[in-house]
Formats: sequence, C-alpha cells, structure tokens
Amino acid sequence: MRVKEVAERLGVTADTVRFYTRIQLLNPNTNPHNQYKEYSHADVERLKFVVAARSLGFTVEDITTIIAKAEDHQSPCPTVRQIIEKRLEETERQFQDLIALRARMSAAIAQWENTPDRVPNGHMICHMIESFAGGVSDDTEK
Amino acid sequence: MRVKEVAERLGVTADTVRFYTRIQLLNPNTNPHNQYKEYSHADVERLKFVVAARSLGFTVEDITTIIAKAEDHQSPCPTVRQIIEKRLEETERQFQDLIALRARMSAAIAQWENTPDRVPNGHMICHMIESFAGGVSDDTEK
DNA sequence: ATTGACCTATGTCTAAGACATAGGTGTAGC
DNA sequence: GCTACACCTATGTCTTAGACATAGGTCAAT
Repeated sequence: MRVKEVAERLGVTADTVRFYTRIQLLNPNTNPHNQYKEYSHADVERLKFVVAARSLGFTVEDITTIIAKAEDHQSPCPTVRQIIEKRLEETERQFQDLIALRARMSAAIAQWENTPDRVPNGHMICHMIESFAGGVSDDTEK
Repeated sequence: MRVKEVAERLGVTADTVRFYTRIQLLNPNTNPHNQYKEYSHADVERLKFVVAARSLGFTVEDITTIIAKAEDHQSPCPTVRQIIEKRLEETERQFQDLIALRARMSAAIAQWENTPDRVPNGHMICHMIESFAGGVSDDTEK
C-alpha cells in the first residue's frame, strides 16, 4: 500500500503518515526506483497504535519512547501510566487557561457592544482593547 | 530603558520583547555602538497594547494588522470586532476538543487502574493503549 | 586593570504536521 | 506505442510565539 491508502484507512492525512515516516516512527520499504514507500500490514498496525496513542494525548516523542521500550522487550506500561498522568495535568492546565481566556473574550465582546468605533489618536491604538484593562497594567510606580 | 526593564515592567520575558522587536512590532532606537535597543515611553505604551491584545486571544499577526490600520488613521474597531469573534469561535472549538481529550484520558486512566502491566509480544506494543479502542479502528472491510 | 555577575543581540530550535513544488503513475484515447 | 491528463509521490520549506544557546558587552567592586 502507498501512503494515501494507509492514511485513508486510519483517518489521517497522507502528510501525517509521511511525517511519521520521516521521523522513522514508521519504516516502510522504499522502492529504489522512485523512492515510493510501500507500507506493509505491520506498518499499518503500528500506525494504528500511534493514532490511538495520539488520541489519548501522548506526544509523538512519548510514543517513540513507548515503542522503543516495547521493542526492547520491556513492559511499556509503567512508562505509559506515568506519562499519561503528566499529560493529563498539562491538559487540565490548558483547560483552565482556556476557560479564563474565553471568559475574557466574552467579557470584552459584551463590553464592546455598547462601545462606538473610534478613530485612533496619538496616544491610543484601539480604545476598545485599551479600555478593556483585563489585568494589564504598567508596573511604573512613582 | 533596555529590554529587561521593559519586560519586567509589563510582566513578560525579555525574550518576548526581543521577539516583538525582531518582527518590528516594536521599533526602539538602536545604539550603533553595541546594537543595544533603547526603549522609549512610546515603545512601552505600544508593548502594553500588544500584551493586552494578546491576553484577549489576538494573534501577533492580528495585532500587526490592527496597529497598521491605526497608523493609517483608520478606525481599527471593525477589524477588532471581526477578529475577536473568529478567535472566540476557535477558542470554543479548542475548548470542546480539550474536554473530549480530557474525558478520554480520564477514562483510560480509570480503565487501566484494574489492568496489569504486561510485556509486549509480537503483535502488541502496549495492550493498555490498544485495548482502549477510543474510536480508532481500521477501515479494512473484506 | 581585572574580575565576576549580569546583561545583550543574534541564531537556532521547538510540535506536529500543512503547504508548495517538481516529478512519477496509470488509465483513456488515439 | 504514444500522448494527455488526473492524480499521486517525495522532499523541502513554513507555520506560532516565543525559549534556549552562545558569544560578546556592561558595570560596579576590587
């Protein structure tokens, strides 16, 4: 199978499969004539694993580590448990950040509904953004 | 003022200020002797604007556009309203994606609590990840 | 003048692919 | 066989918003 077929089978783009191939997460045979890659059943299985792991928030580097352990006949499970715990914490942080951002955005939009457009003058770029102080202040004190 | 002082005043890193300077979002004077940048009060004001806009989800490119309009004596307000609406939609999408991801991660962790570690065999890399199907399946049908 | 702590500008790197491009494949029509 | 032509491929470059590494500059204390 060539890249597009593999990609479609697993619901990812051909570019994604090419990327994984480039970083040697996948190692298909190469046709020496035209450099086309030929993906085997084993390659598809591995890609399936990568896609599953990605959808659980593992980074590509995480996955590389996990596969390396497995190929070394070690159980990757402890590593996997450890990593996902860390990734979940990060996700939680992003989540909180995103909630705060969304709140700021919504508040700004609400406030600006009753604000007229205005042409900037010398010491203002956009009065809407500038008047929405949102916690941004100079620390100059004097 | 030099880069570090400006950065600290606005609660960002010196690298951030350098980055904005590099892309000419800020245009401080350069000491021809050592290339050190000297930030004026106007530079600080502009940086304040950039930081405020960033905290509302505007991209650096958005901000460049907004400032360009303002310097051209046009009101940036319509543009600003339009952009933030778009950014809010994107944020909402990310938010939904993140909720789904977090749910998958939590579910996986929960499921794996009662799952023993296992050493990989020929056709399995990590049984925990592989058994947590999470919607990843081959489209092979034959 | 020299040391040393701290600062600076510049170049490179990041994650995970997307995009652009030059060239290859394969089928249909002649 | 040859030619179109639609579609496919590998490879190189680009993306965001800074962080990091490094070589060199500053400045107060010695």
